[in-house]
Parts: sequence; structure tokens; C-alpha cells
Amino acid sequence: FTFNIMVKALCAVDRVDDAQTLVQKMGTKGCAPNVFTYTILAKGLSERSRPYQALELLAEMSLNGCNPNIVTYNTVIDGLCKEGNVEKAQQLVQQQIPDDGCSPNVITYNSLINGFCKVGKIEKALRILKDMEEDKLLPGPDTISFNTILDAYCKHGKLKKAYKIMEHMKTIGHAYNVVSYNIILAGLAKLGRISEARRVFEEMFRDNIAPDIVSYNTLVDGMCREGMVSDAKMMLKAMTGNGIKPDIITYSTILDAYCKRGKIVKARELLGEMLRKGISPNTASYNILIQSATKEGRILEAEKLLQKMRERGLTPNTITCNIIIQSLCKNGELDKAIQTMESMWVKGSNAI
RNA sequence: CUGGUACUCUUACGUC
Repeated sequence: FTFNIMVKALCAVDRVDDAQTLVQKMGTKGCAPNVFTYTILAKGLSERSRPYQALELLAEMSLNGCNPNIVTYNTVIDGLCKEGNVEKAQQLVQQQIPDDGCSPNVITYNSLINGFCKVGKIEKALRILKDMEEDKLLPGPDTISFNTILDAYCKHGKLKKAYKIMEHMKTIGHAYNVVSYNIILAGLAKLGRISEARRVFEEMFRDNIAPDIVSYNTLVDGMCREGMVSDAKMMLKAMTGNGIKPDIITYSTILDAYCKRGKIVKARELLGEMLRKGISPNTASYNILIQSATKEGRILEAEKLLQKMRERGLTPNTITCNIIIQSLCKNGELDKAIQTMESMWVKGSNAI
């Protein structure tokens, strides 16, 4: 359907309001929007933190004789959960969905679990998981359900609990995957427990779950934070040997570590290596370099970098902006800082 | 089996 494609396109270029208007007009043109149309729009709204408008959309579509299906509901529910209103989402699951003759599926519950985790109510999330395991009327949990809980524990530094979940999965014979391991790795890395992370990493090979780019990047990041930059650099070679290509994140992570420690020569070398490998720096990479330059008083270099960034068609983001303003303020150039801010403001950029 | 792929999951840069 042509209209659906248009709605999607409008959402993609951030013109959700236009998309909404279009959908409203469709009805009057004898070309009624269908479930697909509404779901696309609901997703557009949800992704832009407008879950309540998505919620209203549910009512609107029913009025137009188009009943939401489970995909529509899940889209709205996930939006609500990400906004932090898990209660409202749960209400939908318990009341409206059954009223509509739909039944929640594993994705629905996973959204709720994630929602509760993100607002710090892990107990509630666990409750849902347990219900899914025990209640035959509910869909059984999948790997994602478990991973979500795993992640919540790891993010809170509760590694023992995380390990317990992992053990639980093993004992009931539930599949885990590379993401499960990545979550654990990230948890350990954040706590600076690098040697333990290394052991887990080795275990992955024995477990026939090959580390992916995220696994490597997580470990590299952990090493860099602990000042083990040369170990991190060695990982670069190791991963290549294992068929995983270092990406922009791998390089930026190490680049940042070098810069923060004033190892400018090494940083430049790495930048060169990165370019030779055909990986072009993005805004984040430039932010790293610009910050390093400003902190060490190499203002001219910073300006040049900004210039280069522009030439490459990269747009400065909030962080770029903050780095520059901070540096100007420290040099007592308040006027210039304000000027910069205003010009960014005028450009209508998402910076600030 | 053509159109909405919905949740999960993970990784880099600023301010405090």
C-alpha cells in the first residue's frame, strides 16, 4: 500500500506530525488506513517519546473500525515502558488486550520485564518471569526474557545474582547466547574485574559461543578504563585473528584512552591505522580528539579539527558543543562561548 | 509467501 510507505517515510525523517495528518486525511479520501498504517504511526510516536499520543491512537483506530492487533499493542506497550509508565502498560495487558480478543505474547511480557527493570523494580520484573515459567496460561520465557533480567542485575553491580540466573538457565536447559555473555562481560568490566572478564571470555570459546564485536568492545573498554591500554591494543590484533573486524567503536575507545593519558603520538598513530583500514572517524571520534586538543591548550588544532569535521559532512552534537563551551569558559572567553551557543541554537541543531 | 517486525541484549566521546 502506497500510503503506508509514505507514512513510514514521514516518520523516518522526523515528520511524525505530518504522518499523523496524512493518516487522518486518508479516511476522508475513501482510502481507509489499516492496522499496518496505524502501527507504523504508533511506532513513530513511541520512538519520539510520545507514548501517550500512541495510546490515544489505539482509541482512534477502534473508532474508525480498525482493531489493533498484538503488534500494535506491543508497540504502544513498549513505548509506555520506555517512558517509565509500566503501570499503564500493565493495565493495557490486563484489560484492554483481552477485551479486544487479543492475547499477549512473549514480546508483550518482555517489554513489561524491561520496563520494570529500567525503573529499578527488579522484583516486579522477576515476578513476571516466574509467572511465565510457572503459569501454563502464559507464554514461556525466552532467552530475551532472561537476558533482560541478567542485564538489570549487572547494571546494578549484582554479579552474584546474575551468575545465579545464568546457572538457573543452564540447569533448566534454557538456551543462552552471546548476548547473555556480553551482559556479564559488561557487568564485570564496569566493576573493573578484568581478569574475571577474561576468564568468562575464554569460557565462551569452550562453550562454543563465539565472542562477537560487542564482546570484544566491552572487554577493550574495560581494559582502557583500568589503564590497561596496551592490553586493549593487543585485543585489536587478537580479534582480527579471530575474524572479527575492529570497528569505529573499538578504535574510538582506545583512542580516547590514549588521549586521556596524554599519549598524543600513540593516538595519532592509531588514527592513522584506523584510516588505513578504511574506517572513517565519526562525530564521537572527533569529539575525543577535540577535547584532547582543548585540554592541552592546542586551540588552533581544535579549530582545525572542527573544520575537518565539517568538511567530512559530520555534524557536531551536544557533546561537541559542551566540549567547546567548556574550553572557552575555562579560558575566560565567555563572550565567545555564548556566541557559539547561539550560533548552534540558530542552526536548529539537536545540540544543547 | 509482497506492506507494519513489535520486546531482549550488548560496546566508544562532554558536563556534574
